[in-house]
Amino acid sequence: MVATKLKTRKEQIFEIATQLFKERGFSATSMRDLAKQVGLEPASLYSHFKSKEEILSKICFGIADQFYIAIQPINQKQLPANEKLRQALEAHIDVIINNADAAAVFLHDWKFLNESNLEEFLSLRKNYESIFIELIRQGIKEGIFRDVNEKFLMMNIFSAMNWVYEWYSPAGSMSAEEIANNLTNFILNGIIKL
Amino acid sequence: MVATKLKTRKEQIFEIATQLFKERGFSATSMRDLAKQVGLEPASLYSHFKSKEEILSKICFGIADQFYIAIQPINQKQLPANEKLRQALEAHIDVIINNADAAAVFLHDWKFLNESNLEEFLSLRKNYESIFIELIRQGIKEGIFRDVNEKFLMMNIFSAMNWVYEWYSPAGSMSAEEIANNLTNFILNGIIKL
DNA sequence: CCTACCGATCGGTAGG
DNA sequence: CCTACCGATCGGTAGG
Repeated sequence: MVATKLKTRKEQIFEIATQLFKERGFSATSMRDLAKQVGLEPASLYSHFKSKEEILSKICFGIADQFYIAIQPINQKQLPANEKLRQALEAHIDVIINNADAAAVFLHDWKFLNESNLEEFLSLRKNYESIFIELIRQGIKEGIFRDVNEKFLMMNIFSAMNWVYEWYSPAGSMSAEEIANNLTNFILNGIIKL
Repeated sequence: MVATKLKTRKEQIFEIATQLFKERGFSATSMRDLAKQVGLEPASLYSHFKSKEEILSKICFGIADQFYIAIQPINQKQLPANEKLRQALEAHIDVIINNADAAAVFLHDWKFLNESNLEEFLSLRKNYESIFIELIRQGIKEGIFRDVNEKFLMMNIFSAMNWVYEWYSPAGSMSAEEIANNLTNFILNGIIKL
């Protein structure tokens, strides 16, 4: 077990907000709901966050950052495309599993970001996806992957990965490692040329 | 092209509600938004639907019905498990593609159903999923599928299918048939024993 | 971090 | 299908 870290009030609010947004959705969660769960008066939340949307944006960009941090060292390695993709998939799944609530919010509620945050978010996402598209393209060129539209394959891959938070449970019968490993196999088998 | 069907006002409201729920989410869509898009006063909506939740439940159970109607004849055939599963996957994907908006609402907003509807919904879903689990179990027994936890495989399969509505577009470069066919291959390759 | 409060908007109803 | 309206709740601010 990891040593329990003392949490600031701000961190407490952030964590509980993440849970509530995941469970009920961003727009169905009120600042009053959140305040009640934290044990504060609603107005007190605004000493820590300037708006409900600010909490959402911290969640979304926090996950985006983690995805980037996880993939960069992998992408710089000298490896065949399928091995690189395997590592990239495992890294992506790890981020989701280790931040299940935040990942769910990232995936479903980004559309409630305000205009400028939304723009940045979509740009980051497109950039991240293009890393995977490039890996797929290389794999096809090397004759390892099936020759299917690479954007289609990229979407398939993310589809398969992005629901992990729905059914991963620390108490479940499969460990995080097993899940990452099995799911990566599932995906790679799906695109490898037979 | 199919002959354009004359739509009742009720059908118009239903269709526009489905679009709005898909775009903005159920709880972020107000009856006033809906009325405006339809071209009515908000109160007039209540001549056609007794509540906002009733519209949601019609969307969710409508899609549930279609999934059941599509799978029943397939499930009764005498076929090897992998062929049966192939047909089941294609049928499921067809329903999603042909009802992209409603399918998105079904997948994301079912949690806003009221208590008794929610109970029925979850029961139907569990039942439907168990058909797939049984097919997978048979495939494993016949030695066709990889011997992995069948619930895990079922979740993988639905994960891979249930985002189709996100990126399927009638104007896109792949037809509905191509998508259903390719995605089914992707999934089957993922679970077939190599 | 709280009390007190704002204007806006919500789902829905009465009555025609 | 509309006018008129209800009580409840929303995100957020002023001021301490």
